[in-house]
Amino acid sequence: MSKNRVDTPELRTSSSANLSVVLGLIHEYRTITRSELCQLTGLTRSTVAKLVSTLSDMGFVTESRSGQIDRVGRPSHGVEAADDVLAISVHPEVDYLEVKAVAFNGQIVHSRKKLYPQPIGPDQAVDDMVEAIEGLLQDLKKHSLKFRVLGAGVIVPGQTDAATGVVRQAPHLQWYEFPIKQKLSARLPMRVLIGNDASLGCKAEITYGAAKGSSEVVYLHGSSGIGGGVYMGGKELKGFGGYASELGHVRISSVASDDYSGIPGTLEALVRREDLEKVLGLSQVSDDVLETELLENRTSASTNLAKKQLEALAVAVANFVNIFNPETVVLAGFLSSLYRFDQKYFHMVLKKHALPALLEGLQVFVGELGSNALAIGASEMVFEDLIAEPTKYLKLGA
Amino acid sequence: MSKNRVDTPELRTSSSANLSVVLGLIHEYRTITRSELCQLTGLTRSTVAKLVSTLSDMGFVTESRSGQIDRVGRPSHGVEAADDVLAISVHPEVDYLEVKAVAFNGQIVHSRKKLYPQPIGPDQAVDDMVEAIEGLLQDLKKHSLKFRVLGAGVIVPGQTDAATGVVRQAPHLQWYEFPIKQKLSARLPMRVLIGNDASLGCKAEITYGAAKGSSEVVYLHGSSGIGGGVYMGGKELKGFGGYASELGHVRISSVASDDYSGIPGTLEALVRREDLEKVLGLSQVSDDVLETELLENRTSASTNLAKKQLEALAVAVANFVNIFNPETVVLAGFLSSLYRFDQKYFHMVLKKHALPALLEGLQVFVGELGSNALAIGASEMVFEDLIAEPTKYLKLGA
DNA sequence: GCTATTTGTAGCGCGGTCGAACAAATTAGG
DNA sequence: CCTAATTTGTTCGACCGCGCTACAAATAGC
Repeated sequence: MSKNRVDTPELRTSSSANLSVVLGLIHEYRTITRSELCQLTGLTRSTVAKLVSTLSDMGFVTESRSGQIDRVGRPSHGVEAADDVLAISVHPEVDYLEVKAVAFNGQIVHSRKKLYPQPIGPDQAVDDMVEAIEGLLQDLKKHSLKFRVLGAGVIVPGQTDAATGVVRQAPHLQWYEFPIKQKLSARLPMRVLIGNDASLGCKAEITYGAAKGSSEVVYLHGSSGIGGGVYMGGKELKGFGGYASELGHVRISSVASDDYSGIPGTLEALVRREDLEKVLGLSQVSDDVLETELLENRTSASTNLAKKQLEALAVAVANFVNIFNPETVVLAGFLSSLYRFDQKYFHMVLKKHALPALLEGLQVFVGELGSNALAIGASEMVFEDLIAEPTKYLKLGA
Repeated sequence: MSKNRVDTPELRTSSSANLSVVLGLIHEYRTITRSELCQLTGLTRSTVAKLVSTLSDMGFVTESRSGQIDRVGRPSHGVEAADDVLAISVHPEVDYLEVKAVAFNGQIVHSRKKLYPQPIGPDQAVDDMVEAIEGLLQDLKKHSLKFRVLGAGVIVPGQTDAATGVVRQAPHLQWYEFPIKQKLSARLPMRVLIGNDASLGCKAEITYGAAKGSSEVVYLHGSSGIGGGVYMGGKELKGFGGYASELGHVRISSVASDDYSGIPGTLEALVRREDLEKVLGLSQVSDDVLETELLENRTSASTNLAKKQLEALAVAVANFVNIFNPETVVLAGFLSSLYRFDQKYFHMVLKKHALPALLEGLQVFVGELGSNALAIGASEMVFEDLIAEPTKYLKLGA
């Protein structure tokens, strides 16, 4: 306890914080010139040159001789995020397991999917994850010349403790108190990080999607339940234990119907995908089919239900506006279909329940990233770790 | 636009971030030894010595020869936050204006209060503020030898845009779109900052009160309305326009009664101080009187109402728990009386509506700081600015 | 008084960044 | 096609915050 490092204050002594800033910008822009880096960071040309060459030596970025050549003057060198530095996204769901390899430049390189006729337990899921990732890497070795895997990001549809890597509860998977990070990292030659699915979806929409560049974002994803993700000041809202942003379980009504956690009158209890399916005469259909049916086969019964759900959604969003004053609200999953059903009505209800000053500048979007959103979010989790401490990942290769 | 500084990335080139860290710790602990600073920051003795002497030269801290002397070894020098570096808190309310001088070590040095028989407009309020502050400084000059005033923090009971310094709307004061920062700083030889009353109360409780040291805090203050403040990750939740944490306007019920902003079923519409006063046969009494009457003269009518309000409060808090996963919830103003009325019932309802994982480690407190809370919060606003950039305040004196 | 312990102090070195001077690569214009 | 203007890359020297080491100083325990 004598040589312990500080944790309370923000900063200590910087071993080049600017290296992280530059790496982060290169990752964000995917390709950028050195002079643009100078403008964005305020650093001098000499400093940027040194930092970029350091990152290039580390293998995280590549330099090309020509950037854009439309201006007078010597053209600036282009800098690109490496395409052979990979993160693996791991997505266990009720009826499948999907792993994807995502490059540092945002490209999805390769993927594998295994279908499950029936749900499986967490321990067997870990077996399958290891097998799938090893298979994925085998495939890559056949095709690609060289690559490095930095880590794996596991997408958990439930409450996760990211710090310890424990899945607290994932009701749909029927997993409870499962130390997945520990189990996985013991069997894989890479770092393992875990995150909540909605939070990762939010992260992805901020990085490459509908909320790109926004730093105050509320994200709602509807599938079997309703998950939420919040970013404030550019940072994820984590809370004390790391379980924050359970936006589906916010009570907005005094009606009696419960959500799957037994709480009455919540968003999740009032806005239910299966109720929509039922009124449309559907069962277990994809989001696309649901949206088409909802928008094109409007019956009085379906319209009634959709409007009722839309109103509840708008009231909930109004609450989040009053609470967070976000710049961007992103509706994903079947919530985007609901929103498309009657945007005007949504905004009317929203306007009625939110304070005027907090509605200023608010933008409501539907999720842009489809099936790749979660994979990008999961890879982002790994890459953010890389960006924060590039030196930590020096010795990793494959 | 060529020599513009960066604003998007977090850091650029540090002009001693550690100076801020050390100054912040000295302010937080009020008195601390150099060796403790070493342990807390991880910096070496030589570095701490240099930083402290820099701060001492600046006049923000003073060094004493003896710290604690209970251990073996050479005693470490004590470092204290200066008692002659001041911030002025300015608190305009419906029926009074109060200004207080708060020292960098947290002590309230002096105060002045002016009563208003009837509400006044913002322009006349500015006149009174200038007069009151000048009078306050005159008083101080008579008594004290020497002091420096860094800035004034204005406590606004309404929506504020801290960045531009505009009061967007303060319904109780009947002020709307008033650029108070601009008007005040034109007439005062000091920086002027403004903030929302509930957010400042929250800040104060974190600095010296019930939520001391906690970095995930939800604060609710009940007076005529219900205001909220949120700190996450040790930082204030600001939102896009700076209007976040309007927690009183969160809808939790589908009943029809409106709050003062015309939104039905909100916390503020359901938990009303004046309803409590009415059922107790009181009118315009102080918080203390209200609490005494509420707790000691329990009738069936008052119990019914209090329980109804308590339930609404608990549901709202449960929502905030699900949203924020806070470590600490602080109830202030008449909400603390309501909480004391039946804590068990509150926690029962809370438990029913919040997710189990998010309740782990949660602490619910009543506000500790009485009338000085807001003044401390306002001064803290100024001192945080000082701590972030100590060099900015070098040339200021009085 | 002597020792062990802890802290203050002074000097040196390292690393990250800036700044200035010069070279290089492009566009614009004749 | 050649020149001027412009913008960037490159190199080198300097500064500064910070760590490290050695030594002095101040305490408790014996």
